[in-house]
Amino acid sequence: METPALPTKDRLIRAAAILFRSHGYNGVGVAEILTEAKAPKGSLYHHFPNGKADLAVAAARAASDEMLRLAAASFAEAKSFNDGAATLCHKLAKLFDKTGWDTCPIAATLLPGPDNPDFRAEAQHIYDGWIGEIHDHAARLGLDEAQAQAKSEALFIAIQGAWTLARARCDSDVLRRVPDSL
Amino acid sequence: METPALPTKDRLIRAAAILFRSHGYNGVGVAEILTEAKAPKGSLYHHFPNGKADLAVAAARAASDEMLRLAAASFAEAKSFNDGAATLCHKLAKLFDKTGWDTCPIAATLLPGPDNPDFRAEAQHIYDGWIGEIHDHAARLGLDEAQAQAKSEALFIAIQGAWTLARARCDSDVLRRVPDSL
DNA sequence: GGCGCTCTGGACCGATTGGTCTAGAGCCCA
DNA sequence: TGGGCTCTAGACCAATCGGTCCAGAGCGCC
Repeated sequence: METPALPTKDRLIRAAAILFRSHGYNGVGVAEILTEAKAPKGSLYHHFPNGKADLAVAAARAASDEMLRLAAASFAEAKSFNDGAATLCHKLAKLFDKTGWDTCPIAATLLPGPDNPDFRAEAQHIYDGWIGEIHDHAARLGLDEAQAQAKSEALFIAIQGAWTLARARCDSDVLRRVPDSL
Repeated sequence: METPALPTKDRLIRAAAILFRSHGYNGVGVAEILTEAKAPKGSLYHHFPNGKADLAVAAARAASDEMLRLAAASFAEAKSFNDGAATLCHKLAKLFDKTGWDTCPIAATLLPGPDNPDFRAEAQHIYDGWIGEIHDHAARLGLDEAQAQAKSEALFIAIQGAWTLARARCDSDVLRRVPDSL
């Protein structure tokens, strides 16, 4: 049913991203990923010599790209920062409902993983990329530098926190209400 | 070195709470917990018939109690809601630095675990307990009902989100700056 | 045709997983 | 002293873990 024509490497990344997002890095076995991606073990270790760890980083990057696209789309036609932020929160809430109440893909994939410092560095880099993206939109929409920095970080934090609470509650309402608290 | 006189059951809960908090439910094996707690397997399954899952719930509850005490202590002498919130954030930042940059113990212990609905329900119950605790302080400090509800949830969300970002950055600064964004 | 390459398929590995089971240590109370 | 508890101790289990390895399928190119 799923992506029959996608190349093996992409199928692996996609399957890994979905599974890691909902069960966490340690909650998913390579066998499960291979079954979902309909790929044999040899392919995994051909495309990702370091195995599961490499795959997790690739999956996190793919998830990050998707998130950046979502943010860009939300702010593209926004008249103000708050306007863009509201759109982003609603898009996220929809995604949250559709995917079955998963957590932030980065937090699930990279932070509970091995104490590998590369994982933490990658997670930090991705998060700062998100904040940077929002920051640029804020600046473009008229906020001064200090405001843009504070608002972009605050928005990220609110989304991240609301995501966790929404997951525990299995309810995206809290995500939708994020814009209200500015 | 660690808690030589504590009863076995408490040693197990304490060890589990620490390990789950930093590596997540799936990132810790029962063997590791037993080593840390200096207890044999028989004791674990005597005190917690359902094994790892029971232990995780107990560890999460213990962590929650500690958090509630922290919140109570922060708001006890507070002159205003914002005053209490600031104290709480600083206490959390200190704890965060001391424990080696772990995540929210509940999120780490219960949310990435098995799809067990009990886990989610327990996590939701604990989170709502935290928000309720903060809400009561807010009401006591003069906020009207709507304000108390909005502020307590917003504070929880900000702390939760900042916690995640702080972990990725290995830096508690963002946690300390939470009160600034009200 | 035949070489050389990328990629697939899966058997196989030792280590570790969570969990079961039983023997008995230690203690309380009659 | 001895029966009856609670709790400890760890051997043992099947299942699964992440990872290695190699045979060969398939294809492009000379």
